[in-house]
Amino acid sequence: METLVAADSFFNMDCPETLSLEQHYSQTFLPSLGDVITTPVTQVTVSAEGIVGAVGQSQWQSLHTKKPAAQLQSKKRSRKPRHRRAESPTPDIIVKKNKYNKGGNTLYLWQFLMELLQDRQVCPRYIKWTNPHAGIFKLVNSKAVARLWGKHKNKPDMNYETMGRALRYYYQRGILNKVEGQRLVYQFTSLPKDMIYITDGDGSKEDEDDDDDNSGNEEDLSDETDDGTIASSDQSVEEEEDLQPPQKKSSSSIRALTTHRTRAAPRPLDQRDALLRPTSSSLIQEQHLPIVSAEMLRNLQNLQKIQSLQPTGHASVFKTAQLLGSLCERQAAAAVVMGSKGAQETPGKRSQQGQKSSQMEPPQLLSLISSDQ
DNA sequence: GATGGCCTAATTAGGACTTCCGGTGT
DNA sequence: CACACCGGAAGTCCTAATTAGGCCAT
Repeated sequence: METLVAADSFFNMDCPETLSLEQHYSQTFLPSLGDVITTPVTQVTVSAEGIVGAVGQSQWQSLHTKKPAAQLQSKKRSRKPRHRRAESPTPDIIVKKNKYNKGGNTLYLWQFLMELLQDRQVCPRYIKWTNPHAGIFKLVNSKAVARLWGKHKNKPDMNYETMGRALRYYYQRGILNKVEGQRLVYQFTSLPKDMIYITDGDGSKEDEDDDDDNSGNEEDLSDETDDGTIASSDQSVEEEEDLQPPQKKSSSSIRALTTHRTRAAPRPLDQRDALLRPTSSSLIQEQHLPIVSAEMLRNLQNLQKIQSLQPTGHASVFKTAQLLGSLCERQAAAAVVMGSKGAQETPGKRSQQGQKSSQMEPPQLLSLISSDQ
């Protein structure tokens, strides 16, 4: 009532000092226009904790230690001491364990770039490593990368100018460095040790400094796309969102560096994609857990309840239940096999299979999910 | 009626950009 | 001239933490 009365009196008064009054009332009684109109939209997403998250310091290697992460001193508003919100999980920060991507769909720009660098559809087409050992990469098609980023952030006006500003903020935070004298070339200060490197060519060339072949690459891009324009990058955006199996690029090869994870034989593409997309497009989030809550998830982990579910009515829940049931069974079977082989596990670790699925190691869980599709 | 626990919506603080800009270098 | 690049400043968006208030049981 106070607000209404104040608003009413404000809008009806004929005061020569309207400005000061407006300021006064806007600060004391009147909500802002945005407050009135804006309807809070709550998106409930269920993420399997730990699947994405377990990125501890040990899984990162620093590529560049000359600059400590500058502390971004903030800000004017201070009221009372509160717990600080978790910052972007930069590789140098220790306390970031299990904070990776906390909060659902948040994907930071540097994470986005890392994903692109592990995505055959865009690497080396639009972004590529120029020196994977040093974490140096190049935005081969800066406009396309910016548009992909804008698409991800739902910012249709995103361009390289804007994205570049965000990249430059990473200098201060010690996440990125600029490679002097080379346009569109940046360097990650740290990389996850399980990074997968997609390089163009046969692998004999990627370590060379091929930054001068920009025009050549652009022409190659034009050859590979419909018309070599940004429109073709849009097509790529759609392809990426559809998560279709990546088109095989004959000139591409994937290899792990000797200093990083080694892999005897490359994983199947779909499985690798499951591992490489642990964030917003994570398979378990988008395809298997569309509407269930965490509480429901816990309940569903009881196999009796899972088996008693019927597909009618709640198809997606039923699907999730089936998935969880399958996971539990597979894990139980695996435990039996491991046990028979004298596995290294401590006794009783797998004693409660029905309640363990949520604690499964991320790669294991994801690979099971992937193969379950 | 007082109390405490639970739940939910609103508020607040702060991180991560986004937008704009003026400027420099290639 | 176009483009990449730089960094300041202000704004937006989103999320986590906190607070306030309602409901219910005891």
